[in-house]
Amino acid sequence: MKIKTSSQKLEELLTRGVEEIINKEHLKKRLLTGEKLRIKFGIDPTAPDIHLGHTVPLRKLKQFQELGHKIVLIIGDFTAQIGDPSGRAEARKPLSKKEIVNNFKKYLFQAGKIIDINKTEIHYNSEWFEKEGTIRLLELSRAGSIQQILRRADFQKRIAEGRDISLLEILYPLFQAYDSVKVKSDLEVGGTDQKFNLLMGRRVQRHYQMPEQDIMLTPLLEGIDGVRKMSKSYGNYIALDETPNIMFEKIMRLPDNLIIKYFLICTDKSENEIKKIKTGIERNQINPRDAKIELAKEIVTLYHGEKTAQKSEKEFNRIFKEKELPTKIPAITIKEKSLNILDLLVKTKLASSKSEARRLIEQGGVRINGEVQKDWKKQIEIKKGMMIQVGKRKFSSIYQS
RNA sequence: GCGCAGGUGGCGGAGUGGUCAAUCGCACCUGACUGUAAAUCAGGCGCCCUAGCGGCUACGGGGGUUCGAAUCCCUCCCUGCGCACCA
Repeated sequence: MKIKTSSQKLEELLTRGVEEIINKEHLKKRLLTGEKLRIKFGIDPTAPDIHLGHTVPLRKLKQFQELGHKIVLIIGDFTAQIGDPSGRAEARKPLSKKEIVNNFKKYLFQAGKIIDINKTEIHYNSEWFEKEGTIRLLELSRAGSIQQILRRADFQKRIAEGRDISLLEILYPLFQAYDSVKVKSDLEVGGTDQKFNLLMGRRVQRHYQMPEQDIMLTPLLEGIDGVRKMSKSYGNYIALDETPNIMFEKIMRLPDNLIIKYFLICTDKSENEIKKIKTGIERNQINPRDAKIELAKEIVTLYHGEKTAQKSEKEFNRIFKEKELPTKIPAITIKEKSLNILDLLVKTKLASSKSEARRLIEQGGVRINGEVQKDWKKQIEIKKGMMIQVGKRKFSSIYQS
């Protein structure tokens, strides 16, 4: 069956949320021939939690899948034991088979919100690496040269700093690239940080006398700090399995200048509409806050549904605009009839230690039933339904005393 | 194996015998401002209490010197660099 792609759709497919394509003209032609392409995407089995940054290439895959192309997911269980040198982690602990399978389950569950897993081809790369012998390794090693591999920016940096590069790390790009040979990849999708690895796929395919895959690089998404790329280790991420309200709130905390980028690569809003929002903000006709509300609604809708998104919006306005109490407040049971305010804050987990509780009070960050508390020596009578608030977003109520 | 340089708070990075719970920057928290943010400003950022020029725990692990150690000594562990053929 031939796959038809309209020229308009093609254009968006190849530009929106895309940083670079090699070789773009070639890919374009192939897409127009109507062939069903095999599109490779590698997954790191050590990090099963998906955040919005990970959704960028996944969403791209989805678009291809909807057109009828074949997505081939590769779980790099074998290569994970080596550790990708493009990460900052130095050495990685090898994961057990069980951990990898579990991680992958988790991954699929989340990725399933974006792509259709049933239509996806899945491989562990240990499938082939465990079988193939040392001879294969020697043969593969010939596909790359030291110079070629050392050109990598992060290797260059390490050389300049006089730090070690292990032989294993040198081999990593080759191993990873060999997957492209095994699955006969036509196109590989990945973040721009993977450029070198994906290019290596082309080289290794050539080595094995195969047509070279095209590669599509997706942009890296800045996290909620607005500066560094979204990453779990920076703590600036928005996870897919985040509760809708938290997700909404985190999106609202994005710096304004990221609104358009997020619209473009994290939502399905049409490019025309996004353009309108952009000019609206530039001409001060649209309050960035409202644009961001719109953005938050779009994204929350994608992962939690429209109704939930509307609820989250209401909740957000309630807390931050009207400065009212949230509808749902974690309730806790306290046995004591009266407690020192510091103990109360620790018991309700609103402060991690009494010292912290004291500081919060001294700085005017603690309210009980809406009243700012200034005295940290105060004895509080515990009453049912009592509302305790720390800062803008931490609440607790007394369920029973 | 030999030699050298290091291991300090979430991170980066000062401090080389007392006034160090440890300068500073980042991150983070609270308050003000606001349009949710950002920026800016103010404050905070080990724990405990009878709240004080208070106590306790902390500067890779262990031991020691000293009235007193992050700072000196010993030992162990770890990291990086150099040497290990000729120079």
